[in-house]
Amino acid sequence: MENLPAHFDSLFTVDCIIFGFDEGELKILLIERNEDPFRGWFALPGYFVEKTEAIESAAQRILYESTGLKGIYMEQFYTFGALGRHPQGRVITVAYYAMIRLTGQKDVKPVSDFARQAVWVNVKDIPELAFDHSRIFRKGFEKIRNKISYQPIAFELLPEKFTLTQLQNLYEVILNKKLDKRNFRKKMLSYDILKELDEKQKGVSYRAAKLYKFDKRKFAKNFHKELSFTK
Amino acid sequence: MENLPAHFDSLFTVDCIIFGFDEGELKILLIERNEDPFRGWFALPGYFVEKTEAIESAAQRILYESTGLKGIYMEQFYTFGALGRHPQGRVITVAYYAMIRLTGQKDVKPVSDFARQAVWVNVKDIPELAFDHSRIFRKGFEKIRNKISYQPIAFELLPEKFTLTQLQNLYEVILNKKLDKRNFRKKMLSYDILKELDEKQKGVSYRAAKLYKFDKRKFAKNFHKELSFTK
DNA sequence: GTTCCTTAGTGTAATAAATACACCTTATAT
DNA sequence: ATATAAGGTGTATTTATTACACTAAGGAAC
Repeated sequence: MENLPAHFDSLFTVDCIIFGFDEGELKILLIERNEDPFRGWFALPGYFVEKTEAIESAAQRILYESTGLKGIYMEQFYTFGALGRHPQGRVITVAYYAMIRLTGQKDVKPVSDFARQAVWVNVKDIPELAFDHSRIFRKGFEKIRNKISYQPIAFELLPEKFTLTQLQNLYEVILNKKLDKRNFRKKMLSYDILKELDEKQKGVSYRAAKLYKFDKRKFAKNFHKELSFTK
Repeated sequence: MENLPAHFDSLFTVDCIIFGFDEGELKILLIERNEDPFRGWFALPGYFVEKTEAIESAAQRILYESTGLKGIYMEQFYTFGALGRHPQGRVITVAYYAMIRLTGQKDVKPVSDFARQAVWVNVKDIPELAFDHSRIFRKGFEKIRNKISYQPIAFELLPEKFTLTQLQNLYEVILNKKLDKRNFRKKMLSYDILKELDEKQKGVSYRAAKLYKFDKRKFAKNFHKELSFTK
């Protein structure tokens, strides 16, 4: 094992799908590549993992370089290692997603030398991406669509204080379907994971809605994922 | 990219959790290592991925070398790449699971030079494993426990023809809880994914049960995974 | 062939969850 | 004061989940 032949060495990257929710639209962060191959194409933020770096750390580093954000929870969702996925040979990539709170978008400053620019793109308007990134995106999007139905991941995309309508809109955008307002509220409130605030929405030209917070403590106490065959 | 420095090269393995169901017990295949590090310890079947090999192919190869089986569906479930997981430096491993049909166990012949032996071990009796394989096992087991509640993966572990009681036993072993016979049958049959055969169990010293088959065609037509917020 | 043993196989009532559906209220803008 | 736009609310129906116990069938033992 100490003397493993070189043919076992591999090239290794991390790619990230960074979701944000802004003005009612679900978006992801894309970079325009400034390097061959695929110079000028859009791609998911990602880069090579160093030999002495843990995958998780690499993912955090890439998130930081793409958005300026630190300490965001990222979930690994799949590893891609087909032969044809990179024109220069087999490159294995571990894919992560992150959901971030765009507080007016001002704090997110993408920084990357291998990229001409970074842009937020509505998930409905993603162009064809470099390498197999289109496939990676589809798989990641499917994952969160699936996950949102049984885990409270949506809150990470919203401002800390939000209205039930904003929350419902986010669910509708991710699930790509209309939901019934009364049933949505009844169900969401029945989970008992939200804290109702004494505050109301401001700056709207119609009746202001109550604001809510996601309540981690209540969540831990009250939320139990139900599965079939529970008894 | 063509001239990437060597510090981007990494060592890369695939590890497999191979589940089998035998005499009412859920088991996995373990090998006893014959190489340092962890010589003499039990470990998940696994090995290095070649530089020119797709991950999927490597997983298939390792399954073949461990069991003599080909063409079994394997699902990738997580990639482990922490710094301390291997004593000789950072090694990244992509973990897969497979569920195989032990038709009397005769056809499964583990073959591996780096292993002293391969043994089937009840999931309730897994010893401490080499590297972080105990953790990998726990994560994979959790995955199938979760998945069995909404996907028909249990059938892959059973003989082609099985009784409802056998199916229920398998669910009970994986979920680690007793289920109600009437409710289990009602629900399972309501999915309409089984074909009732004209045959009965043989060689039992009590009333023989009807045999069923998993019906792929019915499954495709009738099975719709239900999620919350469907409307 | 009678009895014993073991598992197969079945139905219903009660409870809980999901769905369908429409109107009045409140805040701001004009 | 009026118009506009979203906020906020309840109930009846349907569907799914749960709890629960006895008879039927087949082979084994005598």
